[in-house]
Amino acid sequence: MPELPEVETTRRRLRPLVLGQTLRQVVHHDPARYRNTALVEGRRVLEVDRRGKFLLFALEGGVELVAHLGMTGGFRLEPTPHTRAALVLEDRTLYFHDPRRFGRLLGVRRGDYREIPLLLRLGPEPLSETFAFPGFFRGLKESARPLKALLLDQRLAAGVGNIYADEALFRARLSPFRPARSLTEEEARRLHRALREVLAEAVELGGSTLSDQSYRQPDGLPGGFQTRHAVYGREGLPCPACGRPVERRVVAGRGTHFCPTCQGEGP
DNA sequence: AACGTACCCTGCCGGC
DNA sequence: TGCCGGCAGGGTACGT
Repeated sequence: MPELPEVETTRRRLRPLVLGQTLRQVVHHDPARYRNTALVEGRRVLEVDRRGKFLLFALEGGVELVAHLGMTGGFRLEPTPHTRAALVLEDRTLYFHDPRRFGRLLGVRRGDYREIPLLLRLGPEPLSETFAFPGFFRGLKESARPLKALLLDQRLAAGVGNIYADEALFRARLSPFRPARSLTEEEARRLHRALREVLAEAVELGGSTLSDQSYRQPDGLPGGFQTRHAVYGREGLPCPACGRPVERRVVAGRGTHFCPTCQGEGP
């Protein structure tokens, strides 16, 4: 599923292809999912940004196209059987592929995110300097929730989803069930570092393409980080550190993969 | 505040 | 072989 590394990879690939071009038209037949898109038509693309899992196309005239890829959304350079919308530019068209239709597009005036409350309450970008340890540690200390739930919440760090939460917890050797406030400063530092490392490595490798193939880079190439997964999607397979089987349990309503030996048992 | 549950949606999987 | 129920999970909404 598209999380920070997949959205960032998409941003990096799309940016040189769309910068300076006029977005002639946003074609779709689903005004409930793709809202207010007429606002951004006929304007040149000035920048492609990212906040958490949101992709932000800044256009001239002070408007912005906000895209969230949901679980299976992605921009492609060629149409697919699951193309749900198309961004028609001058020398190319971007196809919004989204089999399960959880993705959204929304035209807004620049920075006016009142219709996207999640975007307004996003925490710091984990790969930027704004992701400072003191604030992260304070956030952990304020919550009794399981670490997994807190990592998915987007307020402690923006853009972490199910894959990278599990991978970061494994790398930090912390149980997903641990109450956040029970972490020592040393443990919190491990988690802070693990998040940054896992996300940065995944961005370098173009994100994770799972066996369902739902995420692909815009040119159709798969990402490369899936082969580095230590626990995610590896239930029953040997932990790369100790060799004992990886377990899967539901935490915070999400499938959660961990090594009971290396990270500690559940509650 | 935070948890549980239902919902959105479709492809895929296992069971029969 | 083929049908079918259940599941996965980004997020939101609602009840407790």
